[in-house]
Amino acid sequence: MAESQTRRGRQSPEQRRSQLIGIGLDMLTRRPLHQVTIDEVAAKAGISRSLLFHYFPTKRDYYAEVVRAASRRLLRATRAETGEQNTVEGVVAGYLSFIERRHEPYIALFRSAGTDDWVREIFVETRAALVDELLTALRLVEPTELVRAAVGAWLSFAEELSLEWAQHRVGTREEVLALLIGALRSVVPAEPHGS
Amino acid sequence: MAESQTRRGRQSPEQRRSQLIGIGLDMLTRRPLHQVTIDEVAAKAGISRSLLFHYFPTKRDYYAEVVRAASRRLLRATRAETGEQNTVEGVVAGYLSFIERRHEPYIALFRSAGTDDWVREIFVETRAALVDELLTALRLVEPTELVRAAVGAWLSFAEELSLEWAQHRVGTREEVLALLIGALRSVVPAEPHGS
DNA sequence: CTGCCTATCGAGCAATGCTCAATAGTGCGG
DNA sequence: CCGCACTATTGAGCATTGCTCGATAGGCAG
Repeated sequence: MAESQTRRGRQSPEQRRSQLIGIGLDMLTRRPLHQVTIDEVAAKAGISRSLLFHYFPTKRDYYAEVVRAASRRLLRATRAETGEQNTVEGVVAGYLSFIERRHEPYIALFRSAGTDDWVREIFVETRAALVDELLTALRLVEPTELVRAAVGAWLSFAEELSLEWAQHRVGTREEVLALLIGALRSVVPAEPHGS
Repeated sequence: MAESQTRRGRQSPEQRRSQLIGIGLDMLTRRPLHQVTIDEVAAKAGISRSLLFHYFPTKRDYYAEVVRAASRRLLRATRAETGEQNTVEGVVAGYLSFIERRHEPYIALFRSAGTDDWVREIFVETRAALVDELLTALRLVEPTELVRAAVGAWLSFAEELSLEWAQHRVGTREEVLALLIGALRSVVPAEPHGS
């Protein structure tokens, strides 16, 4: 497994970079980022510490790129899941099944959010993108700042409840879905009628 | 300021411990815990690194006690704020004004939640206690697991929205309060009538 | 084949968590 | 008042880890 990531000999910068980021993504799902050492990553890649610093000026920059990559993956996956739906029910159901299937990387990503400001930043960017998806799916154009904030906060609610459900299966899927949709409806202004 | 924490000479273990934890609490409000070094704390206390390890077997243990202390403070403060009220409106309003006044330590505490499992643990304990307060204030005895989970998730929602409001003042206080209460109502079963 | 470009390495530095044996206040029995 | 035990306190030192820098070596252009 460590070997599968290892390719000996001189390589092109792009290969190396993506290999290193790939390793980072892998580690990210196993434990909080800040307790992953450069030595470990280098060892898994079969290179020396120094080389990693040749590609990423600092540990932070490396982590930042890894987290960014994880965030992109996440957004793509959510979009794939909820892409066809554009009713509230569809989007929320998509979100829930997404978390049901992928709650581990999701947890991993958001667990690493608290660590430092530079991660936090990527984290809020990601959430902002998710909020946008939700808002357009809800056909709420030009929402007030308060509505944006409320939807962002609802996302916290949804994350927490969905993860709890995915991990401990408290309640039925339908009940959870009803709670999620009910909360969202109580928080955003009613959608405009008609198409 | 560093001097105010400094007391020279031999001291009783209890004094030292509480002094050190006090310093930790102070640091906690300034930046994420995991980037506070033992050297720094020791310097502020006017003692050597070694002594800190005499009182706390490991850095983690020290941090854990600091976070626990912060958590206790937080719970006491919330209780003080919402103590008299026992309507939904009263509790939620109390919670909101609490965060309005004390959002910095609150942020500090929860920002350090993502770092490691041992902090996470204290964090969930604290949240569980808050959920209990809410449930009794809501006069919901013997809630189902799902209701507990939902209230816990609502707390995430409330945290996020209240902090956003406290920091950027998006919307009026009444609007935010209405959102909070509306969401909570939509999430828990109706309270029993009568007194 | 020669020489340049650069991917790659190894040695070494500084910060930091942590250990351990030694030191120095403090209070108690005489 | 003296000395002794107890322990708060220290300083030196070790291992890990993020990071630097000069040296090496593999591959491509000419």
